[in-house]
Amino acid sequence: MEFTVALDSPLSVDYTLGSGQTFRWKKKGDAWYGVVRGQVLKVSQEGEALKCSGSSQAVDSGFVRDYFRLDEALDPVLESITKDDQIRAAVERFYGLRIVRQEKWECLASFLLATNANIPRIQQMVSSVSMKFGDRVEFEGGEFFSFPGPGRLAESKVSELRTLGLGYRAPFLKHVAVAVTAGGFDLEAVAKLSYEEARDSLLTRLLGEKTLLGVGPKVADCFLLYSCGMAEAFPIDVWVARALAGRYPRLIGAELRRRMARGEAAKISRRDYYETSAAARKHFGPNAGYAQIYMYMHARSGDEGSG
DNA sequence: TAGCAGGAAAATC
DNA sequence: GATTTTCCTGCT
Repeated sequence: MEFTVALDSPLSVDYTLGSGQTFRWKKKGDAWYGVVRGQVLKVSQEGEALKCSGSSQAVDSGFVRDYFRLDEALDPVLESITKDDQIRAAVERFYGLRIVRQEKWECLASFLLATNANIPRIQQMVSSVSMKFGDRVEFEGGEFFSFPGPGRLAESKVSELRTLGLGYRAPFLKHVAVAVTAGGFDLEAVAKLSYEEARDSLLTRLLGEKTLLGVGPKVADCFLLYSCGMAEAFPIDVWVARALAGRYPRLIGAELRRRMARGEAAKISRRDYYETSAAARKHFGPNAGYAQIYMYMHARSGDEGSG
């Protein structure tokens, strides 16, 4: 059943679903197909309206509005981060890009898999895991697969995960799946903490002898920003680091700035990461995460600029 | 705390 | 076709 969602706040589906915050959407013609909460969702944008359909009754306008956070006005958020001409250019160029409300477990697992990989590869890994362990969902005569719950992956064998091309990430995924399933690490509870408490919990809480393996500050920030609604989280990947180095040298720690100025690869130490992301949160404010994703898109789109 | 390995695929040369 | 890079983290 097809239905229409009228937009009362700006949204660009293309920018949003093409921004690298999710890994499960594909565009065919002018329609995007994705799997959200175990259901297939098809969306195509026609100006101020979204034409939608889904694989079950559960997919309705409330479902779509929730996923795209249409209950939150975008303009005030963008105004709040537009502190200078650099970010203004990115905001104008990708106006309508929103941060969606991802499922927590899928988001954490996806960004755990994202280390040392590019977007096509991440999409492939997430897709392989879904095809192997997720549930099959039919839609428009095609087959889709849900992202498997942590319980399903907790019962998997690391060797099985390795056959999916996950490499060294395989044991990390299994470890975190076990922690979330039976190890007492409650993602819903973490989402209710303050940003600092939540990040601290993700990075330092011991589960037996270890913390969550494969979850460092970058993965934690992505999880908190993209699935927990913590808009102040400011994940720093290589693209954002480069953009900051070129346009916001003041926000980068002196030593990192020196290394990057020498043209060395953007190897960000944990200390660099904390310093820089704290400075970025201070500069851009409580919606710094939006600044981050606009900056990321701008940098990846090849318009680096010289600042 | 700095340096390095890690697995594989995409970009780039 | 070979090399470098890739939305990083864990271990020593």
